[in-house]
Amino acid sequence: MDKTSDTIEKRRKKLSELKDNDINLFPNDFIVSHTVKDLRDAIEESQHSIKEDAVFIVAGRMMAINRFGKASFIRFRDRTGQFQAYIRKDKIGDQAYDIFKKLDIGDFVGLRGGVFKTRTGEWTLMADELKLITKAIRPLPEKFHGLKDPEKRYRRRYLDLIMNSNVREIFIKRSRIIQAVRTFFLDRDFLEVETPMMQPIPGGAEATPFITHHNALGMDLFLRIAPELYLKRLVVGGFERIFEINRNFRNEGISTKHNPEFTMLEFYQAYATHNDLMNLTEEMFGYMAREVTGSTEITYQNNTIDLGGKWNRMTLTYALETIGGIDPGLLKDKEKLLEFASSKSIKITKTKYLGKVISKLFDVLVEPKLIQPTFITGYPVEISPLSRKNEKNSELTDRFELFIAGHEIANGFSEINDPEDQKNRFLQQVEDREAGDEEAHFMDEDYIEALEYGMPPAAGEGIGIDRVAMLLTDSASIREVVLFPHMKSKG
RNA sequence: GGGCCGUUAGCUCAACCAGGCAGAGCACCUGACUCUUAAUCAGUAGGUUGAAGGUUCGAUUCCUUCACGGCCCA
Repeated sequence: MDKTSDTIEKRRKKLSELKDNDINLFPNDFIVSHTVKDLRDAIEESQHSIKEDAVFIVAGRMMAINRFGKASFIRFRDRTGQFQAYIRKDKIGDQAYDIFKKLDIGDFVGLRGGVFKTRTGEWTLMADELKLITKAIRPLPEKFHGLKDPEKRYRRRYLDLIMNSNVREIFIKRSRIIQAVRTFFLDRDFLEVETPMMQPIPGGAEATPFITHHNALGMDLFLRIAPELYLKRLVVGGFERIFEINRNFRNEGISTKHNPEFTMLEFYQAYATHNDLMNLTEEMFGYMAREVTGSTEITYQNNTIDLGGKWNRMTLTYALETIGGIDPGLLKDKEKLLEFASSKSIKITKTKYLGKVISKLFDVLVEPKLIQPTFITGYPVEISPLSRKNEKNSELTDRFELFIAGHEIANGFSEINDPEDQKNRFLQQVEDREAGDEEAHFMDEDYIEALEYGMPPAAGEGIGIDRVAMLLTDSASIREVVLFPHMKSKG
């Protein structure tokens, strides 16, 4: 039995009393004719002249009960909203009222009746029939303070959703964000596709994968860290505009910005460049923000952020000089940069690449300061193993990252379609891995083979949907926008 | 991985600093009440104080270890 509790024991006793009187505690034959929203709309349409003899059949969870002996007010809620009902013994009958007296906050009831206006002016359902639809055994959290403890909110998200309307709003907005993304791409002739979650070679990103095992094939597989290499195979296959919205899995720490599984939007467009994608991204965010919040100006953690129009674009080195405050003379010299870093007590893992040092300094000195949407371009080739080299400067790539509110939101680039170039980049990564870089990319011969059949020039981009959801719901932690964030099991 | 903070009734929180019968509101239970809306009134009940150990005559309180969580840093 449950270690709790008096309250639950009393509920169970009440349940068995109802059962003894042949009351079905969990019937499934109640037919609903209207939602709360339908009710409100009907009142509105009648211009508030609706009568008590109209008939609505509604159902929902009772969120509050005010009992007055032979009559009671209840508030009940369905998916469209909350409404009040008036339950009178002389209307629903002695027997039904006796059952009603045994019901609790949290139970589901079905109600039939017309509507009237109370003395205080609130439209209210006058029930002529009340039926128990589902009995709750456990009591809901307290009605005024709700459920606050973050651990309880995440572990029992259903209670969080019942009690906290702002939490419901967040997940409704999250759904709308994804809906807006779909509409945006479908309107532009993109095809939505799904590629493997389980991959024999985890590719497309620098990250540690989760390993799983397929029994029948007798082989280990990796949960994908990115869909990238499969999506580009589809570009080879002739799908010139594609997008995928799906989960990626990365076996790394959990923080306010990281959940081990997270939702990624990736899209690819043939005959486009990274510049085209920056333009497209501006359009998309403007559209999303308007669809979800009604405006392109949003507030995030007390910052006003304007997602409309054109955004700042600057190179990585320019950002490091002007925002990071690094002397331009240092940026070509790894040793001097490392000295500079340690003088600022920024720890950098040992690396042979100047690009990695620059990237780390950027993360610490620049990223948190990029509040308004900003595209950073000109990423070094050694930290961009899938990006096309710049035609004029082969040290750099045609790549950008997008930062908003101090978060990395997107990463995009013109794609490598020269199989030899790609192969050499992979070989370099393999060398790095052998030298101890556990996050370096693996060689993917099968992908090289696909490129050898010819991939049209293309550009692709990934956008972290959870980060976007945080932004548009003003959430400080990724756990606030993931329905069931990962938690450790309790002892 | 490190630092700080938290874990007490179904829920939200007191009591801890300075050790001495563990408390309140809501929810629950009993009773009254046919226009309430954080309803009201009267009464009752509800606790392995996250776990284990230590100090003490006595530990929710002090100490140690562990578990889980939050924030910050890496």
